[in-house]
Amino acid sequence: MVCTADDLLGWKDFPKGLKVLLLDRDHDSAMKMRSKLEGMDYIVSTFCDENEALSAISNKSRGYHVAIIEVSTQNNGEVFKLLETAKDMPTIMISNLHCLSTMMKCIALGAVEFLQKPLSDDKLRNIWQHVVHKAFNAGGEDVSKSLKPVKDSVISMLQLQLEKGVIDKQVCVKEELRPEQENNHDQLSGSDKYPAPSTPQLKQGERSLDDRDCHDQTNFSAEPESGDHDGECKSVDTTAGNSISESTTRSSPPPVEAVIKEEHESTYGGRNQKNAASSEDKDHTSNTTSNAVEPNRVSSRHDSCGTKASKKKSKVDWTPELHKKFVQAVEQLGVDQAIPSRILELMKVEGLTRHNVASHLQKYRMHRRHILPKEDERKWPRLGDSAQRNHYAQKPVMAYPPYHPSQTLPAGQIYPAWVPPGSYPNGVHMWGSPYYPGWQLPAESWQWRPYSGMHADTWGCPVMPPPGSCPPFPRNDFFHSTRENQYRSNVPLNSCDLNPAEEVIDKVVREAISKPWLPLPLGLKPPSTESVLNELSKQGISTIPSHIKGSDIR
DNA sequence: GAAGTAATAT
DNA sequence: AATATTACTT
Repeated sequence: MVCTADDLLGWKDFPKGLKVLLLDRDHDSAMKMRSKLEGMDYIVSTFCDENEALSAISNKSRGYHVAIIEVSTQNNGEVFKLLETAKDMPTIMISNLHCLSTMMKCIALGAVEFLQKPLSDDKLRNIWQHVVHKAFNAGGEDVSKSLKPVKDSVISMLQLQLEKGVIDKQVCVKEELRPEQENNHDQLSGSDKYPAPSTPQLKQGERSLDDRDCHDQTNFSAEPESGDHDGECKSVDTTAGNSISESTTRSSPPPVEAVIKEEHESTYGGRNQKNAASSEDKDHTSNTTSNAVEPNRVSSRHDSCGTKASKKKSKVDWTPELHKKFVQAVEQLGVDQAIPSRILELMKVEGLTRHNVASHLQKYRMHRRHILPKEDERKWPRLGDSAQRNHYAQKPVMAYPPYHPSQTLPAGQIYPAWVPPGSYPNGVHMWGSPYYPGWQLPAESWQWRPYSGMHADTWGCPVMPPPGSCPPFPRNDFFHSTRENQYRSNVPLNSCDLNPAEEVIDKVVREAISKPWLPLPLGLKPPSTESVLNELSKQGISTIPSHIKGSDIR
């Protein structure tokens, strides 16, 4: 044990005095490195023979902090052995080889880095980083004895800074030294749980801090009724707080404010360590500084960073409420009449521009277009594919029933609970899974009637019962090929068939069959031409007049 | 110029 | 990933 507590106290210039074991068969390069390292105040023990180095390492009394080991074709066997012995110690491999498998093996055996010779001064100077890294990330308590003092000294350094109030950017070191919890690196070396820093890039003491993360939420507030709805450069409402309190006292439905937030760059903290072997020029210094603080809705509108920073483009946060308004407007207008400007009017949301709406509408439509055809495929599975049908029968798609006035739910209950994007663990979010699309539920479904005032488009917009509940209706495969057989024989499609709604279905289907000229009730799809032809041919009708053939069969 | 769409940028 | 922007067309 080399480093005592006393040593620690004297360890002022941290990297200074770190003990380096250097193994290089090439005597010249060994000497060069040695002198360089010594010029950097490292204490260097040089070896040209693996066995000597091995015994030096095994002899713990020497207490090396870091090793630099040269690998060549001649010595790699011994080197691997060395690596295993020196697991506790951060070991930097250097080599003239460009052999990927060797690199891989070294890294796998716990080497922190594999660098090509000759090493630059920077790389040499920064080898201490591996020591610190290892000291902090050795995976718990098994910090080797020689590294423990390093850890302690770093901790004390940091504490010192905190106490002195020297909380400047350098203190971020502490943050960055803390292992990120999500970072589960399956490095083969059991002890090296976290990626080692790469020496090259980091100059000592230099941390680039991303100061740009001043993400103030700007609440736009503009008169939607006044003149230009498109105002790209809306004036920023600095009285958002007031208007909120006002709005609560106002009697008429006040225009809602759109939460518009400023875009802040996302810095990727993710690291890939796949190419650890070729770590030569890896950048591990990527600043993970701008950990996006959760958006603060509550109008922190002052431009803390820059006067006209608010001029920056802002994004509309399509909160569930806002989206609901949007959907309501769309439904109210009718899908085919829903154009951005009208939607905008109906929404009465301050700060929202037509462009915002248009963009959202575009997405909305795309969503419908992409999702619904898939629904259709499910709805109209191929004949004889009963397994598939049963599968889908478990996930019925049915209109929100307009048939039970007593059951009319407030809109808030119709919508499945919405959790902000990102809150869903599995990535499901507002736009919904095909089965529980948050916004396929018409906001004003109570206005819908089965036969009148219904937009054709609504056919394609099936609605989901709240998750977990038994759907009011079985899947509507009624028109599918043998629909009548199914219907007559009353074969239950799923466990929810014994539903009080059954007689309603009964009625609806009967009407749909008997009055084919009427629009189909919500949730019922017209049969595909194919299935109709199929059914007809089953009934012995194989010749279809061409004028029918060509036209849409309803 | 509004609207729709697709591609692309942020 | 969500939203904005842009370019193009209708």
